[in-house]
Amino acid sequence: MNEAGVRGDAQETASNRAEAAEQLALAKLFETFGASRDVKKNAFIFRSEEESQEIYFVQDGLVKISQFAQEGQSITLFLRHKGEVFGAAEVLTGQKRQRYARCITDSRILSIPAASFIGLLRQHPDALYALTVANARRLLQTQRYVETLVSRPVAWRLAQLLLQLGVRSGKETVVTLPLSHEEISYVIGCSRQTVTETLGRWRDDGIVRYEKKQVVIFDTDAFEARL
Amino acid sequence: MNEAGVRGDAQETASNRAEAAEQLALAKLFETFGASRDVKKNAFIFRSEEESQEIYFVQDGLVKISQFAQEGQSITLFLRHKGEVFGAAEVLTGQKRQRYARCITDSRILSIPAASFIGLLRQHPDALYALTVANARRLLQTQRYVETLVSRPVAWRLAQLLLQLGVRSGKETVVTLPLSHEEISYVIGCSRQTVTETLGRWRDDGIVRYEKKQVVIFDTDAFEARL
DNA sequence: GATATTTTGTCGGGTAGCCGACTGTTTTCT
DNA sequence: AGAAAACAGTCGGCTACCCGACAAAATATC
Repeated sequence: MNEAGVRGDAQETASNRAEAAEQLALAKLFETFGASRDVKKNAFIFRSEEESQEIYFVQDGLVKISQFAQEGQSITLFLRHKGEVFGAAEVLTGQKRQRYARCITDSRILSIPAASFIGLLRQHPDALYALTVANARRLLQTQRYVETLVSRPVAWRLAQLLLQLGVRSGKETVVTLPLSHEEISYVIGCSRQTVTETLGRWRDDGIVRYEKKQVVIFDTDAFEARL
Repeated sequence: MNEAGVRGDAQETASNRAEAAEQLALAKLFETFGASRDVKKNAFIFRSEEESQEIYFVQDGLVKISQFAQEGQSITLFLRHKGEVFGAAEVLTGQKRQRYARCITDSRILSIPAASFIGLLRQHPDALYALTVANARRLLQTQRYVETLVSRPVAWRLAQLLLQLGVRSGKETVVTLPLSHEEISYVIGCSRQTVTETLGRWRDDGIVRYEKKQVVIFDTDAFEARL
């Protein structure tokens, strides 16, 4: 399983599976209603303030949902991997886009018109129920993320992100980062320099080795224990 | 309208009304299924780690939903006023309680057993839809709150809270705080001292006057403009 | 109405993380 | 392949905010 579970919303590995299952059921339905298209890296799927006319489903690739904050600063609320839905919240509430969605990598995106989406939910109470559960899960995740922002230091949040993104093999965990330090800083809520510096310190301390986009945690258990 | 909209989740005044309407529709249904009871100030309605066997509706009073963070520290995710539902997320996802709910003031709470709640949603697609929309709204609110935590200083967050809690009359805004400084610090994510000090500075600067639990913002427009 | 408990006010010291700046390295683009 | 852009590394100064600690005021308790 590749799309382990990167999300601004902290932990989750057990319930990822549950969410994936729920969304898979939805996906089947969506495919009959939507149109697929390829979207290039860095392209926007929707922008803040636009009308919310579609919802989306990641068929392949990686998408971030972010907000502009003060002065060009950005905050990434979560990442959406292959098999996940995004953009539904504003459609349901009938608001304009509050956030923007942008591709991290080249992606294949299925889009479903808002009317079809709502009609579909109205006609398939099971789909509606699945969506409600998925949203409840996301709400709890986001709330847990609030907790980490307030009470955990940057190093902890970064560690958590690496562990989620990484694939464990034996003692080691290998993380192939699709994100630059700057992107990471948006996800964990800090400055770019702090990401670079924290990673650098770990390397100097012999906890981690890395070059290019590949980070390897030497002793995963020890790493987790240190948190 | 008194229960304007205090929530850990930042702003919202326009869409509060919409949410209130949605929840009112739900409330009617709930009343036929649930049992009412009086709960004293500071009493817990549910605690972290408990099984999620009921959902709740605030008939009167004020309830906070919080999480324990590191070392006895607490974080209040949001406040629930008269007419609002809480505790549904964990019931929907079938998880244990992630957070705890505690009364800020003496309150009257309607509780609906999980099974009834889910059965009700299954039988009334309209109710399910209303809940989904309400949850989507809350998700967006919480995400906006994340943004403020990362990018706005404590003073801004405190100001925001006061404005939400307050009742405006002319230039002034009168805020009758049901919360101690410590409780406020949990809501806006900072230390108790910082709340006291910020409020004190505003008073010294002649922006605000207060005694006991009553805070008065002299010139609301100027106050908002300063943010 | 006296006592205990909670809340508020205030102070100083400590620090995590921000911010600007600049350099070198990678990646992208044509 | 070479130029331009994006990214990573590093440094020093700065400050918002935390954390104890303690006294005074307010509130709750009996």
